[in-house]
Amino acid sequence: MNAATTPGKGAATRELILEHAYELARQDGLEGLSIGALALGVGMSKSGVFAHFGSREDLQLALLDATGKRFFDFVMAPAIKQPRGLQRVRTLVERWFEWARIHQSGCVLVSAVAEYDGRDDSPLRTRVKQQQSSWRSEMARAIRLAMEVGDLRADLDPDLLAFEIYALMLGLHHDAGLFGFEQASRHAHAAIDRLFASYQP
Amino acid sequence: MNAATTPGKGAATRELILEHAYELARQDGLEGLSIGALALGVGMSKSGVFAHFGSREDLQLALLDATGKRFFDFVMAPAIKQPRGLQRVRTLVERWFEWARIHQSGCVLVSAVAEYDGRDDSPLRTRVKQQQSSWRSEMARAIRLAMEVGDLRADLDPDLLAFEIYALMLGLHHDAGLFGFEQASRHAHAAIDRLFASYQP
DNA sequence: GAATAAAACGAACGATCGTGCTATTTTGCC
DNA sequence: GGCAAAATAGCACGATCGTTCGTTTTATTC
Repeated sequence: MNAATTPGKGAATRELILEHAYELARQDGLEGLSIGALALGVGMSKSGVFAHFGSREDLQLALLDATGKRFFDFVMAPAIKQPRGLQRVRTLVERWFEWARIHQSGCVLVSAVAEYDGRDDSPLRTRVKQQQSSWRSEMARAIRLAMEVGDLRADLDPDLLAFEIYALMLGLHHDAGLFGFEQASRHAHAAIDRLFASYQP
Repeated sequence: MNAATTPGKGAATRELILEHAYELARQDGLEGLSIGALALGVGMSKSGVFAHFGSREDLQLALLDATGKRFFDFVMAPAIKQPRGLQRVRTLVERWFEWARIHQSGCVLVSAVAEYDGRDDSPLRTRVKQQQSSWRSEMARAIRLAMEVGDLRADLDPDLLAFEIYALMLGLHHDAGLFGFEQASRHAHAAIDRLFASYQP
């Protein structure tokens, strides 16, 4: 409607493209994502899809951003609605479990870390690094609040606990993909419970 | 020498090819490994390299096997030389740390799990599954021995502890690739110590 | 409805992919 | 040193890759 707000209606198809790209990247990762296959999926021409991003790398970056936002909305947003403390941290973990359950056939973010953990810097790697760093900070913040409230021991290292949780969720993702979600979830849940118990004040 | 033992001296070049393939796959994963780039690396023709394996998939399988064996020799072999008990488990973990330090710019096995955690079965996925399953069994076995000796609590779940260790090592690999080995190693070491402490008899 | 801008198409490009064929070279054995 | 066999090279194929360009269709604005 407004000229200053929406530049055009083609932004909707951009969303559609990213939606399909998300499904493709879940199976073959960001590096396995090809514009030809993507165009076939959305029922457009290759050049039509390409024009929306200008380059494959920009498409990958856009998809990475969209996925990061999706993950944040799915996991962190519900947690923030909880009162600060252990309950918020537990909600965060619980939503993460749900995310892993839905994405047991492959998560774009998890594979992205593995794909760009090399030494040489690329725009993709930089973005992945930013995302992971920011997410770890969010976790550490929630943990710190739980310490202040008194739900967790005051002498713990928030970054360490954030690492421990993150590692267990990585284990969940990997085991879910290989051995099925049920078994992986049992192990991860037990490990998480043991972890929180060990940090009780 | 013997006709029955060595089929030919070309098996040496096969090793050479796998050696170069290993370095390439460390950066781009098994799916990113291309025969053209590999041939360029070893100074051979594409078809010359190709003839050694018959197909790209067989090359990937061979590389996966070779890497698995390499990992086992590097991590498990020194651990077996230790007396059964916690010391053996700790040695195993310690060697794993060393493996992660060397491979902080990318580990073929870690990325292979992420690459083939999809739903549809492929020979690659099957092999990765076998490898990971077998490795987890080895870990659980070492843990069980430590329980029998009395170094670990008798009521723990060996598969769970194996999962917890595996998850922490995954976290180590991922953090080392993104944030550097030093920080990742500190966190992982602290987490491992806390973990073992929690299972003390 | 005409004028204008945005969006999508279609064809082609050079490059690389994995793979099959047929020579040619190299190796091991007598 | 000649001979058979293994190893490698060379060439070509169809397919797909990301990308460019000019045209055509669709949407927006007056």
